[in-house]
Amino acid sequence: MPNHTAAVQDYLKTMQLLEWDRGAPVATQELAERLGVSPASATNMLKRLASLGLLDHEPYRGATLTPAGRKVALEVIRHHRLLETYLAEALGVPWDRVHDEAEVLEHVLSEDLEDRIAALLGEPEADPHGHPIPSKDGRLPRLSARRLWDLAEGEVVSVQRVSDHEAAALRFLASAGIKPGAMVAIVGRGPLAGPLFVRVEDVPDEVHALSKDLAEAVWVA
Amino acid sequence: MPNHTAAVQDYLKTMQLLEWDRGAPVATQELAERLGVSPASATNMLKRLASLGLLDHEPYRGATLTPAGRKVALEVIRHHRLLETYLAEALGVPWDRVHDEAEVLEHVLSEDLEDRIAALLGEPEADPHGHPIPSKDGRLPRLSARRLWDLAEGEVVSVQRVSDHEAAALRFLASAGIKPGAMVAIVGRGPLAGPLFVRVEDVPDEVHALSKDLAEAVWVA
DNA sequence: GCGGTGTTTTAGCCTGGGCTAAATTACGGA
DNA sequence: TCCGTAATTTAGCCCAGGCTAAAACACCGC
Repeated sequence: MPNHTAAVQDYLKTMQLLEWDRGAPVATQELAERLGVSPASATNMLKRLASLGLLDHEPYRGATLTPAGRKVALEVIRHHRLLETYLAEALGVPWDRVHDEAEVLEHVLSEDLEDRIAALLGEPEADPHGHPIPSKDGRLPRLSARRLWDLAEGEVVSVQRVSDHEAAALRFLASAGIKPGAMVAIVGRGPLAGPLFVRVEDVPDEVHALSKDLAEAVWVA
Repeated sequence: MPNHTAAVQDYLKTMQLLEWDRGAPVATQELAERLGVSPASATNMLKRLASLGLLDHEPYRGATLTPAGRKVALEVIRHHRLLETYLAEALGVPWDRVHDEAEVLEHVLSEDLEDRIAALLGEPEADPHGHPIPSKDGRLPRLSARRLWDLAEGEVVSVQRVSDHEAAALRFLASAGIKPGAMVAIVGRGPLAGPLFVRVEDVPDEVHALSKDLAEAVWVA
């Protein structure tokens, strides 16, 4: 049952992340894009994973994780987020670099090391970007469903989490003080997909303009 | 130049270890055995590595690392031994298990993490089994060439290092107190390949009988 | 110098996981 | 209802790295 290759783990993990933010079923192209792989390769793997009972693949209409597949995905995500937290806390790896390191380590972390790391960190419930860490039995806290981008002018909210697969974006957000726990106020927005203007409470004299991409990568409570 | 696969790294690392304790050139079979791979597979890989300039392969007579190959091998060995040390010190992983964990982590340790770990440990010169850790520029301390097995009755020596790829052996040695730094006296030996009888200084009232295999896995200064 | 034995290499095959190019299907608009 | 476009799948290919069975070689003893 275990013993999945790194590629299999990556596909399942990405399936779960996409189901969370685009909803199921997941389109082949979306998946391929996220994984940096051609759509044909993704189809190929989807067929393999379906035949292993890890997901259901309705040809031409997308795929959905089965409970077995979701279990594997959550284990990988747990590894990833524990590692991010550990690297930041224990080794001082900066915010914008923990993701890439964790990306490779997640596939080789043994059960024993996982437990040691989790214990050492005090069984943390969120990684440095605010993403919840699944528990060993695969449960995880309810997530807020609002993006910073979707707020109206005048709202004041607390940052819950920020997307982590764009190091450059993370660096900018960090420099602006936009990180989990920070309070942010919407002070205005440009036309259509124009920038969103926000003020961070700790630095009240600066206003930051966020592109749509950036404002969609920040989730609030 | 970098970007070698895990398999390539394993072959080069094993080549270096064999050159150290059997001498060069390394026989195909020896290599295959250590890697748990068929001799045909080893030949195959030797040809690839030779064509990459990482080793010289004299068909039917064995292989020898080139400077380029040795460089890679030493980097992998540095990763391995740093990781063993880190796992033992920072995460409390027991002596007999650090090797297997390091075996997979060594291939995915980034330069940045390597540096952080080394700094955190104070640039250690030996891993928990007493094996020297190559420096970043690939130099490493002179090794003693005497095995416990080769000593005469009556000699008293200090343990320098113990071989680490047999968890069961490590557990026994640990329980007997035979670890780097310990002083050991040879109190007698059985006939031929019969057992070697030793006393550990810290525990003067116990005499341990070591098989040839075991006594060859312990190196002394 | 001639075999026999054990080691090494060759030949041919397999799996995982990529790729491109071509065929297929879904679906929105006229 | 039909058609064009975009998404998806199929077909066929490649590379890394394993394997087994068969051939080639080295070397030792006679």
